[in-house]
Amino acid sequence: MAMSNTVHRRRPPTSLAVAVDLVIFTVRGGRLQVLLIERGNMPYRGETALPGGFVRDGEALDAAARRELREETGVVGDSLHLEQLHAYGDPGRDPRGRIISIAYLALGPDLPMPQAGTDASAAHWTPVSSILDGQTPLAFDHEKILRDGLERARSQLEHTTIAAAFCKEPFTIADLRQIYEAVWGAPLDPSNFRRKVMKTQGFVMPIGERRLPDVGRPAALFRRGLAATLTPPLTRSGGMSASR
Amino acid sequence: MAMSNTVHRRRPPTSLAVAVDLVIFTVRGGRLQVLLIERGNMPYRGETALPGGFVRDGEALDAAARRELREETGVVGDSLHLEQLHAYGDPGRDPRGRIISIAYLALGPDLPMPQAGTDASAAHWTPVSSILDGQTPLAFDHEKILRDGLERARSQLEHTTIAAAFCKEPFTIADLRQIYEAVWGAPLDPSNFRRKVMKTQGFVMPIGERRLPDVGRPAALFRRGLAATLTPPLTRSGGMSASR
DNA sequence: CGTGCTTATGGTCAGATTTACCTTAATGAC
DNA sequence: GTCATTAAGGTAAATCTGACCATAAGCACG
Repeated sequence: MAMSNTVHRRRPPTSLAVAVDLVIFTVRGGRLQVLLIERGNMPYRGETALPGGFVRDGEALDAAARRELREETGVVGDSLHLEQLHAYGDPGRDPRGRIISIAYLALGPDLPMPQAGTDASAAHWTPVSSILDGQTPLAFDHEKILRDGLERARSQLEHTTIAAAFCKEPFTIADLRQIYEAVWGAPLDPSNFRRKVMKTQGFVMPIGERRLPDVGRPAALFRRGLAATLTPPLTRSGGMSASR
Repeated sequence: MAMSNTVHRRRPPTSLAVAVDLVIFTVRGGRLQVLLIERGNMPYRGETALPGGFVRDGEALDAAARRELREETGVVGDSLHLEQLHAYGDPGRDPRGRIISIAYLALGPDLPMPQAGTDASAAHWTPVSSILDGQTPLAFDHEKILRDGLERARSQLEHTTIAAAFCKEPFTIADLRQIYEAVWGAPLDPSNFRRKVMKTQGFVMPIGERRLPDVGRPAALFRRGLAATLTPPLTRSGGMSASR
């Protein structure tokens, strides 16, 4: 960390803190939802925000994110996909002072959501669409963070197998397709989708059983495969969308 | 920023600082190179590291990155592509205390490199390969940061038009291809590469002139186009590689 | 039992794209 | 003028995609 030779100062001054904020997505009822909380403390008390909190002394960033995730959702360890999204550090983004927030993106299947031992008042799932169209304003710069997280998730679906992280195992091809449809916000052709998924080695692994639905033919069940990346990618822009 | 109800503390304690580190890539002589400095201060004094420095009071992260970029390379403003890469915050990554570093990735054409008014001792270009094979050890966790930056750059070449950011305007299709070859570390088929670039609307714009090379047929000259993303992507994995 | 409804799964076919080449063009060196 | 060299453009086979159609396998009726 080289410093400028103009000796302004050796350390940043005043109140400085590092926090993590979480964009936790899941798909329920065919819609993409995000976990939001009602803030119990100032500032923005009573308003809606992303879950998060300060990084503790001696705690790694990833560990802080995983801890907050556990505190907010009761989900332990590695059952959720968790990745760093972006760092937000504009001065003035938090009235308490200079707070640098490292945002994380978490993806998981429909969660039990025990509003576990946190004081974060009510945590609840909210459709992402209701934030995008301005019905649900968010505190701080959290709407920007959410939009960045959404764009990351949409992009990741094209190039990686994380869509399977949204699915409770075992799952059907239709379950997986509904993830894409919910996150991308557009219907896909079931037949073409299945072909691309099946042809990608290691995306899903058949377990040899079927699930009886309420109505319709039983569907084969799968588990997540070992592959992490999709080559070729599953493009949202060019085609693949359903016509019916 | 919800806090845990167990009232450990309202603010992180002890020495905490936020820094930016820069992974600045260019291509010279057909090889991918990164800008490194010899550290003039403790810790790791005299060792090789990525350029960077502390974020100042009231300074946005992007602004800090751009300032450091200017201080290290003398490059002003927007002539370089600059994007946030990742935040690194493991406790113990810096012996001075808890230092969170926001890494940025910068890409640019072969730079003038006036070792402008910085005390950062000698800044110099180093082939990325010499770090990857362990010939040039880096201070802190900078080798990890560099590897992450390299992977980001390689991936960005597939999906975006940033390869053009490596080229001094005007440039030829062959110039552009050499960027891909240097960053991906593999030769490409000139004919197929040209076809994909030309077919992607807004990747490059012909300026109607030609450049006379030392040897061979003159090549048409281009400027950067308006498009930012490549659809379809230019895949490194599947095909496109040269056979000769 | 048979008909109809629904969803899963698999197939088809025209068109686009990709890959691995080959051919021609334009220049300087000799 | 011939040769070496690089740019630029073309081509045929293989592959992939997009838009469908057809069949399969269950359930709910009557």
